[in-house]
Amino acid sequence: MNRTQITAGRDAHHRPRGVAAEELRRHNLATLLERLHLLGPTSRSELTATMGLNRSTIADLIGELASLGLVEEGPAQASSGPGRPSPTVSTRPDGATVLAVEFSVDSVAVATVGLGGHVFAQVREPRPRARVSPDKTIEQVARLARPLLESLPSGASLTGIGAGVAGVTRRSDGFVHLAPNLGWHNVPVGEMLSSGLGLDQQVLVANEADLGALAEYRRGVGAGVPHLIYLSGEAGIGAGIIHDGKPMLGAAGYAGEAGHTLVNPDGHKCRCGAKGCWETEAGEEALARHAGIPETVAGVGILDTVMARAEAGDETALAAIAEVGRWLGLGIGNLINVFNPQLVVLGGLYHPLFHFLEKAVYEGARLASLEAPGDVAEIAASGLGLDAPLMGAAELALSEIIADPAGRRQTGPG
Amino acid sequence: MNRTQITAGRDAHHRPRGVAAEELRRHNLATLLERLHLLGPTSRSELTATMGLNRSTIADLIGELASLGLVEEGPAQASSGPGRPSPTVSTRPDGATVLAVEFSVDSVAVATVGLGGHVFAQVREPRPRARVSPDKTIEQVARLARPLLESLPSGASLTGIGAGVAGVTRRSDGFVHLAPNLGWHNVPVGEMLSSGLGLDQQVLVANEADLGALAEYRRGVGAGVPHLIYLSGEAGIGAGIIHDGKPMLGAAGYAGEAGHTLVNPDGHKCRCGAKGCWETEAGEEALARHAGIPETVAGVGILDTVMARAEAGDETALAAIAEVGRWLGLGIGNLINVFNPQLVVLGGLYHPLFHFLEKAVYEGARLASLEAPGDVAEIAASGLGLDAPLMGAAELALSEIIADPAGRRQTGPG
DNA sequence: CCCATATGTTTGGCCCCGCAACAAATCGGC
DNA sequence: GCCGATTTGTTGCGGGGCCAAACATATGGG
Repeated sequence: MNRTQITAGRDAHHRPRGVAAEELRRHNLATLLERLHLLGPTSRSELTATMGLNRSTIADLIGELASLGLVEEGPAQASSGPGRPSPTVSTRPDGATVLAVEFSVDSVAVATVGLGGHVFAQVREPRPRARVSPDKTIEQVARLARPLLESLPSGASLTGIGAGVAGVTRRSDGFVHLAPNLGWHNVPVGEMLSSGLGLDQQVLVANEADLGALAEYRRGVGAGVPHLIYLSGEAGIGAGIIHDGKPMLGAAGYAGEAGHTLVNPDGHKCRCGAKGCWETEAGEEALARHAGIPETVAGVGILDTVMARAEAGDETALAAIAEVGRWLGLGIGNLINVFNPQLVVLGGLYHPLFHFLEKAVYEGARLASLEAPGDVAEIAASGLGLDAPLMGAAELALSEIIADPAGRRQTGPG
Repeated sequence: MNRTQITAGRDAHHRPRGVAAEELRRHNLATLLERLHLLGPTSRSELTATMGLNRSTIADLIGELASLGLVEEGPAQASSGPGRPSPTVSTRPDGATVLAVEFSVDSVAVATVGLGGHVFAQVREPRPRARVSPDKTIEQVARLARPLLESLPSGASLTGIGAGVAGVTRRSDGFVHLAPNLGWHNVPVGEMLSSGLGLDQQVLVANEADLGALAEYRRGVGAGVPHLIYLSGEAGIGAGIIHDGKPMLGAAGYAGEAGHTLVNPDGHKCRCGAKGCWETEAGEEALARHAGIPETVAGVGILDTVMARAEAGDETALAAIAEVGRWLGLGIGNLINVFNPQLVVLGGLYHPLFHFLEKAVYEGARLASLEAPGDVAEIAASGLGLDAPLMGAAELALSEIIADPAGRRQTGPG
């Protein structure tokens, strides 16, 4: 109830400022580069048409991006009519390359990704669900990252580092407030990672579900769908929200902590202390419970066990998945009512289960939402699967250069 | 599951376009005018400092707004130091005036409001809860509006009309999809209102809760708080969401339909067909139920009856309010988890009840949210009370001129 | 009364974009 | 194979919009 604290950031702090001409140039460079990054190679004439700017302006913008080493022009595509052919403009993956890191519940992963979404290399390694200290985990990541960084093409410049963590994260400085499923509490992941890697760059740290949403919006099933929700089912449930093409983070970046929303006041006790949290009814634990897998064995193998039984036609397993799906759907229906998304993407745990879950999820969602959810929103399996958060971390790191291509003072490699 | 329909608006349609120089000017004019509109009279030097633009640019912008009749310069305030005094710039309410209309469950209201939030005049009239046809209601509104419009100062130009409806509304054309508590279904309120008023202008129609949120964000308890949720309790519950200073509307404008989110799978039957909807547990109906007021009598008098009893110290009434408050709090906790707002504003029904509700609401919210909600978000009574949606309708209509001050070709009155 | 200070005002210049004329590259028809 | 039509890259010019600096103006203090 500390009013002055909560309402800090009112008024002048938040109000938009005026904008000068240089800001306009930055905006246009960023918009152009973002298009190329997301939509791939495009002819100059097409860029002129879709960006709504003059030919000469587009030429000038491309020239600047090219001199920064971020894009290059190639031969025109097979011509489709009369007129002078228009050269194809493409992003250069080595013009801006980032390191992406993911701290997930059951694994850690590292990738080097360049502009345009080109993945140079990628590694994933299991991680014991038992509590492992942040230091040890960072060491593991650094060990994985080293060869990837060394094998980058000689011209490539590392412009950023992005990391996803299965926990509540403060974006401004990469401080992980709470990651129950990693056993971490108040860990400055950003700082630790940058020093652990021996790199002097700031690390952008974000929540795994938020990054999954970003990745699916940019390159997954939700490519270009401006209103979507990504649900990450690991040990718990997290939601990442894209609203009107932008990540919805909330006041402190904690938005989307949907796992502990109440869906069943008479439900099971959750480890958060409350009863009937969504993830208690629709999470991994519930799956184990309904499938009759003893909770003590709960851990890495639950999903594989249930999947194997379901594929073998085991009725109990199928019923367990359906029950989880129903509760999952109920929660999704609530989210649909509140966010009115076009698409709900199921990732993590739910990705492999999707085939078995789908029907029950739609049924559950129908119970909770005003209209048949199929009329309002589609529910789909993740397009990037396990790697969605990792790719999201890459996109997060790349966003910096895209937002201000000329920001770094550099005339490009060669 | 009509994929192509749902994902329409992908790609090029939604991607931002390039921006030319004139757009920059529009942006700066809009930013300046918005500041004045929200923060009131400000000295030129202060504008220069806070907008981050050059003195000469500010002077030029103010000159343009003045020649449009939207602002005027007055004498400097009592000087606070050496140096040449800086004139005070103020909005001119007669420079842009709008008509605001509210179609609420128990009343209709009309107001004339000018730039800067000046209310020229305002009327509210009860409306029987019994089903009244849209035509009759529009007639009622037109009858109320006529004298208000005639009594505007001679120079005032009516630049817009805004309307709030307690129902699901499509913004683009003011079509009311469903307003259960008005008994309306598929009503083109926008068109009907503009012809009913005999005015040729387009009417901006929006959901009541969305407008309440806008009003509280601009001029109420949430002034300048960029992340807030407004809860409108009338017959049902609706939520209006401001995220990062902008209304959050969802893909089709249906976001915030929180009344029918599921909070109690074993709860009471809701008129929507489902069981345990939030508004069934925390709405007006629940209040009547718990207070022992027969449902058949349910209607206009519930709130007054319960309030009177509570103020007299009636234990049953107080307990009923507390029970409603608890369920209200549970739902609020869910919203806090999902949106991470700084502030939750209680309007409509909950505004007069706030004093009696507050404690139970906090307790309920604590049950459902990860951390003590007081640490993350404040819960407060509406600052504008009953009139919040009406004022929101005015702000909505005024937003048009603010967003593009030079848009209408006019050199100003005199 | 004069100076320091802050701010309005004016002028010139720069950045960025659009426009129009010209050049280049391709297609199709003869 | 040449020539016109078509489309698009290129170049030079001009205008809109903002900034910086010099100058003018209004106030407070010694």
